[in-house]
Amino acid sequence: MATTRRIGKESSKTRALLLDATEKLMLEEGYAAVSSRRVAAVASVKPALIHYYFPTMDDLFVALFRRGAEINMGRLTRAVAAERPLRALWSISQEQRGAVLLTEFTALSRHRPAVRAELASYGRRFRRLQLRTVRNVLEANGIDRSVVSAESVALLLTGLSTTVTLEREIGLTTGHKQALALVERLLETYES
Amino acid sequence: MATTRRIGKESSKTRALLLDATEKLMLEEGYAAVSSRRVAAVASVKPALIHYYFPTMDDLFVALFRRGAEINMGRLTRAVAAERPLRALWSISQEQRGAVLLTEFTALSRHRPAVRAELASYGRRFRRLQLRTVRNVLEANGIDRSVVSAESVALLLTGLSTTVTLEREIGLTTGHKQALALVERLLETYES
DNA sequence: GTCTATACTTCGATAGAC
DNA sequence: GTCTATCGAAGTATAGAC
Repeated sequence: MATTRRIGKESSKTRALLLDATEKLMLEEGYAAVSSRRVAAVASVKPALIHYYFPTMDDLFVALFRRGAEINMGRLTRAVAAERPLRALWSISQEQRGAVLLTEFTALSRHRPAVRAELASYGRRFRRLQLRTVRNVLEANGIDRSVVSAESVALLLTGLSTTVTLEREIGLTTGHKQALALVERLLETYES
Repeated sequence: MATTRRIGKESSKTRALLLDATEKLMLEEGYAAVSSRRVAAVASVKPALIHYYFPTMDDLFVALFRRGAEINMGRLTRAVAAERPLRALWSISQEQRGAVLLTEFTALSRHRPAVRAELASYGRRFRRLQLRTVRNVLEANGIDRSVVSAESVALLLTGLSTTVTLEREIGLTTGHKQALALVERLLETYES
């Protein structure tokens, strides 16, 4: 029989606090700054407590990603149910915070298979929602998919928003104004 | 007077070998796998030698990035001088290896200012070259920049290629075929 | 130019007291 | 649920022999 180590409940308030601390570290210093000791320091608890809630660091990262993914999918689902779904999606994807976190997790996933699996799963869910939204807009405007497919539009939008946010993060903004204006114009035209 | 520690020459064969080892580690396991001990192990030397050539880990990362940036700018410059410049640029930006490395350095740059500076500098140089190339194609086809700006095209292309390569890396390929086909079609039309 | 040896720090993780 | 105490591994970096 395997050793039955105690693990903190998912509903715990402290657990949420530890996830907050981890997120803060990732945002401000990157995933490499996340260690049980540093998370403990930020959350004002002792390092051992991290391992009580998250036996391994993998567990911590996966839990943080899941929490964010659920929150985001919720926001997205509500957003596409509102007035201008595509614009809402675009607006959310423009948020610096989310884009930065996503890059951190992408990099992290390269040496943490558990994270990679979560990332792929979330990616698929997001893409499905995004495709449905784009398709609706194209159909409403009578745009034939042989001219431009919903898939192309979806990937172009995702690509542009991540590129713009990441470049902005390092102080590189050449051409951003023009590209963002283009999307703005298209949104105005096809989803006014 | 500051301590004068010895540093290996830039022309050294061993130095190049250490950079190769570092690159290999970054590609296969991500930047977090890069430590003086692991680089030494991959290169079959002792850890202390890493610090002989690269006093700090920052020096190592910056040197690796610079070497890659120079090689890439050289390739790009030659590419746009050839027959179908835009297609050549697109083809290079599709390379998995380069895209993955670039993401690693982007993530790294979040807690290594020295890397961030290099990244921004390379980004500016790349964008300039890319913009010049796109402008030429648009002009050759008599496309007015008020319809679609070179800046927008450049950012859309960059965004799409990085998104497609990164998603592919985690096994997510929904819509890729369609989006890549679109670019293919446009390239065929405007730069045959 | 490359090594041995070593100092010091930080890491993940566990046992067990409270 | 949170802590103290502690292990062993791995990190960066340096001094100095060869």
